[in-house]
Amino acid sequence: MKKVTLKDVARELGVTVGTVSHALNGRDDISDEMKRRVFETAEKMGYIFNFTAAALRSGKTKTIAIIVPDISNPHIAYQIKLIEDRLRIHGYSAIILNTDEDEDAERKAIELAYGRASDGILLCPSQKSLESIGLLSRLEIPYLLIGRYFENVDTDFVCADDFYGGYLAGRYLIEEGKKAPVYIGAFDYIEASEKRFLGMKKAFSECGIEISDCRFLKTSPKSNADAAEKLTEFSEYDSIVAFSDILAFEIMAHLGKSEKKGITTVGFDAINLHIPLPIRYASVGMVDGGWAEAAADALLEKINGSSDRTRKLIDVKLFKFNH
Amino acid sequence: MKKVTLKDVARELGVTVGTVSHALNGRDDISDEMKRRVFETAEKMGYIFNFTAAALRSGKTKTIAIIVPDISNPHIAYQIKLIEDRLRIHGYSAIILNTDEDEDAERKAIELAYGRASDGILLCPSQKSLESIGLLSRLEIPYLLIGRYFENVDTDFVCADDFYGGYLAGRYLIEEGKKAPVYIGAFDYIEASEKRFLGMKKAFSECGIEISDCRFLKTSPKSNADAAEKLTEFSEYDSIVAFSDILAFEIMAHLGKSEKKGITTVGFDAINLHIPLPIRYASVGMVDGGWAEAAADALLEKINGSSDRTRKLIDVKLFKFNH
DNA sequence: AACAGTTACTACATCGTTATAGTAACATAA
DNA sequence: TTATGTTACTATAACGATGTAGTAACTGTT
Repeated sequence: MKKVTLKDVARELGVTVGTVSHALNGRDDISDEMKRRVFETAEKMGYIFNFTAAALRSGKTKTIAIIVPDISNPHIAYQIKLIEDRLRIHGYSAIILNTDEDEDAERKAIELAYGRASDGILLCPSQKSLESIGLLSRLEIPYLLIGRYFENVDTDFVCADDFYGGYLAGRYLIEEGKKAPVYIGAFDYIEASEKRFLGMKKAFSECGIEISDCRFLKTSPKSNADAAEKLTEFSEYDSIVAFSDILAFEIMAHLGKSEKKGITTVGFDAINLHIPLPIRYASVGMVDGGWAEAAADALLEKINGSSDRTRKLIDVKLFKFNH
Repeated sequence: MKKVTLKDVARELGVTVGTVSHALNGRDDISDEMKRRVFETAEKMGYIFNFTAAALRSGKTKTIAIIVPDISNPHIAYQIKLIEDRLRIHGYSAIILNTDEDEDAERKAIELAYGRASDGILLCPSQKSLESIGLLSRLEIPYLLIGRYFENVDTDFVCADDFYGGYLAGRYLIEEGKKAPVYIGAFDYIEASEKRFLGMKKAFSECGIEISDCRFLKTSPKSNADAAEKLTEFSEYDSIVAFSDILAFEIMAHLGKSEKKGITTVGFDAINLHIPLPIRYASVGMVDGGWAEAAADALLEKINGSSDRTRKLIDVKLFKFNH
């Protein structure tokens, strides 16, 4: 079937393309009768709007790009879903681009999003890459960081309150009577990871327990399980704080039977997988759907011309399982 | 910063836009020297390729659309990631569109993908909607169904071997000495669900045990947990086969402490979440990364003009946890 | 009757590429 | 020497929408 364009519809009706375009866009210098006929004929002929052409001409796409390091992370996938739902309400749709934590892929994703004329970008930055943010500012496209941010970089973001989250994790362990936690973070430098550790440290410090920095373990670039190896060589610990639920699960799975009794594990994200966990487990997660809605709303406001700063920390709480 | 276009680069170099375009596209009627100068100048001036314009003109986008019912399902999310990896190798990127199992959203997604001139579509159809397939055929855009298909509809697909998967689940339960399984499928009619049930039925039938259709339970549209409710009223069962891992987990979580001892549960998808499962659990999943690569390859072949039929069932096997 | 105002269109340049046809300059061959 | 290729470009018409300026046909006012 040949592609049906405005031109075809116009010819069929004996009017100009402009009239058809204006009618479909609901402009008020077109009579109701003509609008009715245009809609009817377009529908009948199987006309499908060509975004590409419209975007080229108008520079607007009603589409935003969501760039994430790992779409297969359930926490991220769920947030994306919520963002999409929110965007849909405002007549926008989303394209999702996966970077695999690769800086080069991230740059390409940004250029793709820009070249495809998405109206704005939500970027969950991979690791410590600041270059992307520089690129985004230079391109002068509305954007917002989601999920991760950089304390010392003047850029807008919506993110979980990592420091307070770490603090909550610490408070919880203290309530459980723990005195010797080990923190396991990602192999690369991630500010969120540092902040969570510092928050936890503060909670213990308030109770007179100083946590040494040597209790901050890192996974290896190769495998998260490697951190579990280090842990087994680490005799003095009664609790584990892991950077994410996924990491916590991997660590627990790896420790398996050799796990010492009485170890309490806390993770982050509070991913809801309805999974029957075998042990007592706690996770620090965001309240009310996390940053998804706030991110969508803030970006749409930027797109519509707002120049307000958005540097928002989403409140977190501790979720307990099997308690 | 003003948008840098081919025209700007051309003016800077004192050549025509055509020359710049051809140089960047590596056409061989441009001298190596000119190519070098073009690349250098484009880079220096911060030129970013405008997909929108190129797509409008050429009708090709080097982009394919992946339309899925639920991106927050880990199994789907993981397959998407694998597809993307595969596409990247061939210079394609993906846009992902979520339909929330809604037929209307699915139609819109298809029109968006078509109007945006994606070169092809991978559709994981939501429930029983055949309309979408009709639309796709009419649009004459290369496409492939992924993950779900319809026995009686002449359309290409790449999908898990559901019948054999169900058979494997049945064989496993028989080996475990089970005689009274209950199957739990999705509330709506899904052929994959029926096939899995039939496969299981056959395995038992081969051992002289006929499974009545009343052992095919369905979740309610509202909640998966409702199926668990029905289950508690169902006294005669020694094993559960659930349509998916997620469903199995929800059922198990809901049954919780009230769970009868000795119940064996089998699910589908074999999602790998590195989660320390509390019980013996088995899941039927695809081998070697599932349908992701096959789907990407088959679609790219179609895009490049192949008219081969692709109706491929991916081999499945049983994965055992805590055995 | 002449003028302004409104209504409902038409006409057309434009967005940034790509693709095709055209051409000038130079080399090669009979 | 003239025809024939080859090389490396130029020139220009698309692609399918949008948006602005222009206009013909009315209506209403004085």
